[in-house]
Amino acid sequence: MATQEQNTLLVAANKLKSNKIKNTPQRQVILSYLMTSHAHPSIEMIFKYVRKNGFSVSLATVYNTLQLFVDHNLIIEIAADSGGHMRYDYFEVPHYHVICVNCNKIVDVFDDSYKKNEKIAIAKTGYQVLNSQYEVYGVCPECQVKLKNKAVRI
Amino acid sequence: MATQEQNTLLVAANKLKSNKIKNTPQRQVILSYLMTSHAHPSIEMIFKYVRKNGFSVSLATVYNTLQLFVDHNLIIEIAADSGGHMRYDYFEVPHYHVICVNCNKIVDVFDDSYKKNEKIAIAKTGYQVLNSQYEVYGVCPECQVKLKNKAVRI
DNA sequence: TTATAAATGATAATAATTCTCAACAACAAT
DNA sequence: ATTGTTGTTGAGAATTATTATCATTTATAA
Ligand SMILES: [Mn+2]
Ligand SMILES: [Mn+2]
Ligand SMILES: [Zn+2]
Ligand SMILES: [Zn+2]
Repeated sequence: MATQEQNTLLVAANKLKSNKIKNTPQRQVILSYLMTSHAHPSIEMIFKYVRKNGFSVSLATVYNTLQLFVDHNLIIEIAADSGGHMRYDYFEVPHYHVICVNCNKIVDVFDDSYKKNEKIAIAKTGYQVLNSQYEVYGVCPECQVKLKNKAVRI
Repeated sequence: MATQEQNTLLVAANKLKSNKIKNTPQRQVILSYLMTSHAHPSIEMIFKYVRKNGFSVSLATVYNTLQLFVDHNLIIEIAADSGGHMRYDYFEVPHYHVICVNCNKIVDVFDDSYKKNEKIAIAKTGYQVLNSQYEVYGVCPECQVKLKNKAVRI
């Protein structure tokens, strides 16, 4: 419904303001999409989403906006192995990603215990740590079935 | 010295054989480079290394070979954020990477405790897990000094 | 309001990656 | 060792992804 959409745009606008990022329609809608979607969308998906929702946008603006959000640590880039496309994800609550190497589906796991390794990294390297990411690669339950049912070579 | 180089090539050749990968000069030298280097090299670095060492090679072969090794879980791809280039690393002994967002230096941390999260991922998602990677982003000690000594805006 | 600095977007330019296919090489079977 | 089969290599073309350009528009603060 329309009020719901208005509300997510408002939430995004406030998030922009609190990060001292100039508010534009394109940034609002891209951020609200990333905040509410579970799709971990690619550049192309984001571009299409924005236009589908009645906003004007160019690919250049999508690239610029996502880089801006990454620089502000609002979102993360995920290298989803095969296909080679980057995927994007709002990253307020720490979590990690389980990625199907067959269909590229990305599933969230909300367990921040992997973050403990940051402390070890600091102790061992002297780096000033900004953030960290954990990715697990495997085969999703659906693809396990699909692959099992494939005929084998005789 | 020459015998040492011969030896690493031999080790690589045996690794290819045990993975049922057809042995070619290009594959041998690329794998031996990844096995011995700590540079986490990019495609371009690998391409130059192979030619510098007297082997003929094309970029297409470097791309093909690295993809083959990734598919066999011999090496991993690391998305080194800025610059956008993929980096490659022999991955027999589990470890993770601490990456400087300023100079792109990649440091190994040989601590496999991050691997424990694979079990949680399996339990929560039902994925059949093949491998996992952990990356920490931050500023290396050298860049911390460089950035501190920069004049600030008044 | 108005001024100013910044953002947008159409398009061009560049860079990265994949494709094509003829020549070549590995290796298993004889 | 020779041969045949199958898979690999590589030059260059084609494609795709990403960044740069810059005139126009817009957000925000004074
Ligand atoms: Mn996520
Ligand atoms: Mn490494
Ligand atoms: Zn799948
Ligand atoms: Zn550094």
